[in-house]
Amino acid sequence: MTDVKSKRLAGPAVFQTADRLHSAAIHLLRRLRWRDRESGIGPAQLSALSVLVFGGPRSLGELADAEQVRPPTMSRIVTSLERAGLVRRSATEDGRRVRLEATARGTRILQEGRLRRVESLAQVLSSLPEEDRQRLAELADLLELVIRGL
Amino acid sequence: MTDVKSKRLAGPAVFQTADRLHSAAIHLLRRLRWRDRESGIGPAQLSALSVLVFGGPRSLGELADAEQVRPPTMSRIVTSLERAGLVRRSATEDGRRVRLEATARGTRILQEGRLRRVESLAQVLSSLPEEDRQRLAELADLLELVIRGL
DNA sequence: TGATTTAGTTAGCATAGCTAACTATATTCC
DNA sequence: GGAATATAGTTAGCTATGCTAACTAAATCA
Repeated sequence: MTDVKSKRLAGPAVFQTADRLHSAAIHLLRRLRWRDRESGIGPAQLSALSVLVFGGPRSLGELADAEQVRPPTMSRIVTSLERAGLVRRSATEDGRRVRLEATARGTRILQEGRLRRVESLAQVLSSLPEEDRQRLAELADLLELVIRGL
Repeated sequence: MTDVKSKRLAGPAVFQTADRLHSAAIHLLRRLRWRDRESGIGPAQLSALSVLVFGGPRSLGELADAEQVRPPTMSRIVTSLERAGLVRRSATEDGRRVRLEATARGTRILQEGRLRRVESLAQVLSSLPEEDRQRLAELADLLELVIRGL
């Protein structure tokens, strides 16, 4: 691949691995993107909704942090979700904060959308030998660890 | 649509792995995104430019296919790249087609940007034990295989 | 109480995705 | 040869997502 000469801390092998992981992430998401459109809900909305569905209710700022976006960005995403009836905003004791919670409809829509979204990926995985699937599962752990370290 | 299901649908374990890989890809790119901004060139432009730099000149349609986007989207991306002096449009024998080629400046900018982009990832990788780095390299192999299957 | 901090929103800008509709060139077919 | 069709790109216009700056409202601190 790219023989970018790196005279940095990271050696060439490490840099190449990083580059390949990065490239794989880009192309993986690009291939899955068309599936997103079927749900009629954008990827950022879907991702934010999944945090609320699987992680429980939280404030806007917390959700923005979880999604690694700025508050204004999340504010607009939540507005769209709310208009679509997938998320509910409610007041908290702290009058500045809002409590965001997925509605029943939001939960259902998410699960359907999420299913569709990773369906093609799961199908490819199914075609792999059990050994490879096992390894991918383990490596997903490792990758999550790496991401937390970023 | 793809009505493949040969034996059975993906089991829960496979589905969960697919979901986690998908989620990891999203968050990986999100974390690396701030690095993109330093180059002053958007991710789609960077990615398209990399195809031209590492894959050589090609037509707009071919580039759109490679990047999995529609021609109008690629047309606009190329316009931005051209305005920035990173890509050159030239005529071909077929008067309908354009030949797209990275300029010297485009090549340089890409390499610098790419380096910066994966630098933080490479740094995290550097801090891991050699065994884990080895496993992540395997993961990149597997992911590339999976992506080809998508 | 008044100043500061914190949470969220609004406004405005840019990138990037799409479809529909258009132009220009090539190809096909009578 | 010339009309009809097909192909390559562009333009226009919409939506979704990112950002920063500037604002409002509420809580906290001195």
